[in-house]
Amino acid sequence: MLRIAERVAFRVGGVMKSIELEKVYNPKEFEGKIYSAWVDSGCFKPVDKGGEPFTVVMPPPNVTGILHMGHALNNMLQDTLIRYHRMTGRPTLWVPGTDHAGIATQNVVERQLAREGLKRQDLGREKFLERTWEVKERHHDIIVKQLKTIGCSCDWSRERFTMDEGLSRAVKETFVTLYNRGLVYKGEYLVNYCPHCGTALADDEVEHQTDAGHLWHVNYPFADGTVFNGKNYITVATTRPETMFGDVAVAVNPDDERYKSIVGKKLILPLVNREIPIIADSFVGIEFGTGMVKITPAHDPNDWECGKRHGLEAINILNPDGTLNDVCPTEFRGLPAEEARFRVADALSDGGFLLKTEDYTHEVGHCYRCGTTVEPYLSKQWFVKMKPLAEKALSAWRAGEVRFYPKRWENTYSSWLENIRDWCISRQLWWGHRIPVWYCQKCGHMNVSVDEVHECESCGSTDLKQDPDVLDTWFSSWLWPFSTLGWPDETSDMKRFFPTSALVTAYDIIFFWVSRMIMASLEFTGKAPFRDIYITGLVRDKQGRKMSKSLGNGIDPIEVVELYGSDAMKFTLCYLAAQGQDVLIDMDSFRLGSRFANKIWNATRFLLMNLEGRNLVPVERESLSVFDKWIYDSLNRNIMTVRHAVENYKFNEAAAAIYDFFWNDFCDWYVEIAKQRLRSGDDAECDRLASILMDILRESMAMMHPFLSFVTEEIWSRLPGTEGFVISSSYPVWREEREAPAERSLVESLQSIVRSVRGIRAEMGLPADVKMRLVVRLDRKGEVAEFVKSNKNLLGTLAGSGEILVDDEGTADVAGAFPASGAGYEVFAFVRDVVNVEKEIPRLEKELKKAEDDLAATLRKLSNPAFLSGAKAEAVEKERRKQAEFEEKISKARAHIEVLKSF
RNA sequence: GGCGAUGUAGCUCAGCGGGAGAGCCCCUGCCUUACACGCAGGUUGUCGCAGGUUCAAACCCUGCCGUCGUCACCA
Repeated sequence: MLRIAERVAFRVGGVMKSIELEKVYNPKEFEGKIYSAWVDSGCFKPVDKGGEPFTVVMPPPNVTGILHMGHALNNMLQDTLIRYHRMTGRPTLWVPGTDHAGIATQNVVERQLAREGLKRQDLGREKFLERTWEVKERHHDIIVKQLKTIGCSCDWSRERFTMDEGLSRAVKETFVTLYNRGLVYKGEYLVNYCPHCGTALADDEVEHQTDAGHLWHVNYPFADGTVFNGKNYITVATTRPETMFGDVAVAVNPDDERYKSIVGKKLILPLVNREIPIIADSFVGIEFGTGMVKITPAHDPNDWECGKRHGLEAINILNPDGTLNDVCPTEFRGLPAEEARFRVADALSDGGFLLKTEDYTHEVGHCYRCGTTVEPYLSKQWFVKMKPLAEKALSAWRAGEVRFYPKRWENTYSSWLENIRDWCISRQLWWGHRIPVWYCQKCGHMNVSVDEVHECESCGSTDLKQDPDVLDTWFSSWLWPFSTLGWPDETSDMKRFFPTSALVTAYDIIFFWVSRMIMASLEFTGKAPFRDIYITGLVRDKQGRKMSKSLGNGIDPIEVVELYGSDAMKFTLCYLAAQGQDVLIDMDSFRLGSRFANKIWNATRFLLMNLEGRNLVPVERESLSVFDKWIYDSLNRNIMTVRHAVENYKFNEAAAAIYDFFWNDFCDWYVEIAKQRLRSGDDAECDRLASILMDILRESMAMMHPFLSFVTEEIWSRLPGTEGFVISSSYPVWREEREAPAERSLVESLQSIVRSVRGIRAEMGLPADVKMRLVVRLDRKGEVAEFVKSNKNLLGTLAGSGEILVDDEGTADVAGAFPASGAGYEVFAFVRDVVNVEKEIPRLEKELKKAEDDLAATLRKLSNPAFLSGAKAEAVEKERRKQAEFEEKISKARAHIEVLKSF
C-alpha cells in the first residue's frame, strides 16, 4: 500500500509512469496491513457529517469458542451494510462485543475440570469464576482477532461484553425495575430442569427430540376391593413408571361414559401402598391409551396444572441431580431416573402389577446445551411476566416499527409472542449476573436492589444473604442494543445512535433474542431497538447439512481467508446469500470470489501498465465516444442496481451486478476495445482514454468496496488521483447525464455482430491466424450502419477477421460465403474451404425451428381478439415487433440453409 | 397435529404475470502485448404433478406428491 504522500506525487507530477502491480493477486500481502491502517486512522468510528445515523450492533458471539462460518456470514453481511452506508455519508456506527453465554461457557469450564477429575464444587465459586474469566479472555481474544481477520469495520473503541460493569448495571437496573413494576416475581413452579447442568431452563432452552421409549401398562388395584369390568384394578399407561412414587391421583375425562361410575373411588399405589383417588379432569383424552392417566404433579406439566385444579399435593421424588430421593422406597433411592425406570418396571412386574410393555416413540425434552433429558422439576425460581411485554412488542410490529427481511419471519415472531408464557430467568449456575436480591436471615424479607444491600430494609438486620442464583444469559442479551450504548445513562451515544438501524442475525434466535430485545427496548426506552431485521440463512454444507463438529463438515473461516483471502470469502458469501435462503458451500465455493478478486487485480495491473507516458486529463462529457458513453451508462446502471439491492438487503443481487459489470462489460468489452484504441498512436486520444479508464476504475473500486474491501483499498492506494482511503470515500451515485440508451443500442448491435462472427470462427474451427473476409449486410441504413462502418478495424480485431465490407445497400456479392444473422444484420464470411456443412446445416435448422416456434406463439397471441383487446398496448406492440423479428430470422435462416446446401 | 419454506439445466441457485437465466460442471478451440484464477465459442430444461384464474402463468389461486424447517403437554 502506498502512502498518501507518494500518491499525491503521482498526481502532480504531470506525465505518468507505469505503476507496477505484483504479478500475482496475493491478498495475504496487504489485507493485514490495510486493516491496521484503517484502525490507525480511525475510519471505523462514526463521522458526523450531519445525516441520519446508521447503526448496527453486532450480535455478540459467545465466548464459548471461536467463530464459525455462520458468524462469518453474519458479520460479513453486516460489514457490507456498514461500509455501504458509511460511504453514503451517514454517521455510521457498528458496535462489536461478546456474550458471556452463561450455561454454555460454564459447561466448557466444567468439561475442562472433568478432564482433571474435578467438579466446580471442588474449586468453590470464586476460584471457578476466576477460571471461567480466563476462558472468556482466551476465547474473546481469538474472536476479536478473527473478526479483524475477516475485515469487520466495527468501532473497537466501543466494544462491549455482557458482563462489563456498565452492562451489569443495566441488568440489575432492569431486574429491579421489572420487580417494582410487578413483572418479575419469584414462585414455586414446575420448571424444566437439566440434571447435568444442575439448573432450571427456560421453555425455549428445551429441545424436543423423538426418542425411543416404552409405554408401560400398570395395574392400580382398588382400595376397597371394587370390581370394575370384572377386574379389581384399573390400568394406566405411563412412559415413566419411576414417577409413580409421586402419583397423587388417577384421572379420567369427566365425559368418559366408561368411567363415570368409578370417579371418587380410591386406588392403592403399588409398591408403596399409598391410597390415591380417581378424579375427573377434562384434559384427559378419552381416545388415548386406556383413557386413564396417573397424576404426578411434581413431574409433569399437565399433571401440575391438573393437580392445582384439584388441590392435590405435589410430591417431589427427585434430588437436584436427577436421582430418586428419600420419598421413594429404599431400594430405588439414589438411582438416576433412567435406571430407576427399569428397576421400578421390574418390581411392578414381580408384584404382578405390570400388564404389558410396548415400544413407544415420543417427543422428549433435552437440554439445548448438553443434550441431557430435561426433567420437569418443582422448585422456587424467578420469572418474568411476559404477557404485558409481549403486547407492546406485538403492537410495535403491527405499527410497522420493526420490519423483517424476509417478511415471512414475522409469522414466527408474532405467533411466539401471541402464545408466550412466563420466562424462567433464574439459573442455578455460577457464571453470570448474580440475582440482585438479598434475603434477610432474621426476618426473611427480600431486599431487591441495584446496589449491594448491607442492612435489611425491613428489620435493619445486617445478616443478609444474596440469592445464590444467576440470571439467564438472555436476560443481559435482551438489553444489548441499548446497554451497549450506555443505557441506563443518557449518554450521547444513546441520543445519537439509538434506536439502531438494522439487526442482522440468524433465524434460530428469533425467539431467544430478537423478540426479547424488542420487548425490553419498548419497556425501557419506549422505542423499538432497530427498524430492519435481516434474517440470514444458515450456512450448510453442499449436502444441505448443518455444519457441525460431530459431522466434521465445518469450514473454518480463517482457513478460507488463508487460502483465498477475506475479500474472496465476503464476495462469495454475498453472492450466495439470497434473501431467506440457506447458504450451501464447501471450500471450493470460495473460488468464485477468489477468481473475481484476481480478475480485478489483473485488470488493474494491465491498466496501470498502460499509464506509461500518459498525461491524465479531466474527463469531459462532450468528448466521450460512443463506447465511453456506453461504459459510463453501464456503470451508472449498476450503481443504481447495487444501491437498490443493498438498501433492500439483497446482497446476492448486488454482488451479481458488480460481477457482471466489472467482468463482462468492463473487462471483456470496454478494456478489450480500449486496447485497440490505445494503439492508435494519437497522444491526445490516448491521454483521454487512459483518463477515462482510470476514472471508471476508480469509481468501480468505490462501488465494489463494501463487497471486496481489501483489494479495492489496495488498488485505490495505487491509483492516480485518489485521496485518502476508499473506505472513507463517497459511494458513487447514479447520474442522469450518464444515461445513454442510444449509445447502448449501438454498442449492443456491434457486440451482436462480433459474436456472430466469432461463432462462425469457432464453428469452423478456424485457426487464429486465418483472417476471414467479411461482408456485413445491414438491413437498414442509418446510425448503426455508420457506426459499424466507422468501427471496421475494431470489428476486425474483436472478431478476428480481415477485410470487411459493410453493405447497407444489399448489393454486395455474397455468393459462396458462409452466413450468420441477428437482429437487423447478416454477416457473410468467406470461408468456403473450411465449412463443415454436415455440422452446420442441423445447427441452422435448429435455429429455424426455434424461430418458427416463437413465431407461432406470437401469432397465436396476435390472432386472439381477446389478447388484442385485453392486453396492455405495450404488450401488443411488443408482440408485433417480435413477429417481425421472428419472420426476419426465419427468412434468413431458410436462405442460409439453402446457401449451405449449395456448397 | 399447527404453521412456514422449498421443488427451475448434471450441481448450487437467481428470476416471480408477457421472448427460460447465472455461477460451477461438461465439450471444442486458443498461452491473442492484464489475468490459463484466463479468452472465445458451444451443449444441456414437459420451470414437481393436476386443476383453476387470466387475453397471457415458471410466476397468482386450489389440491396432491417430495424435501426441509419450526412450534406443540397428549400419559
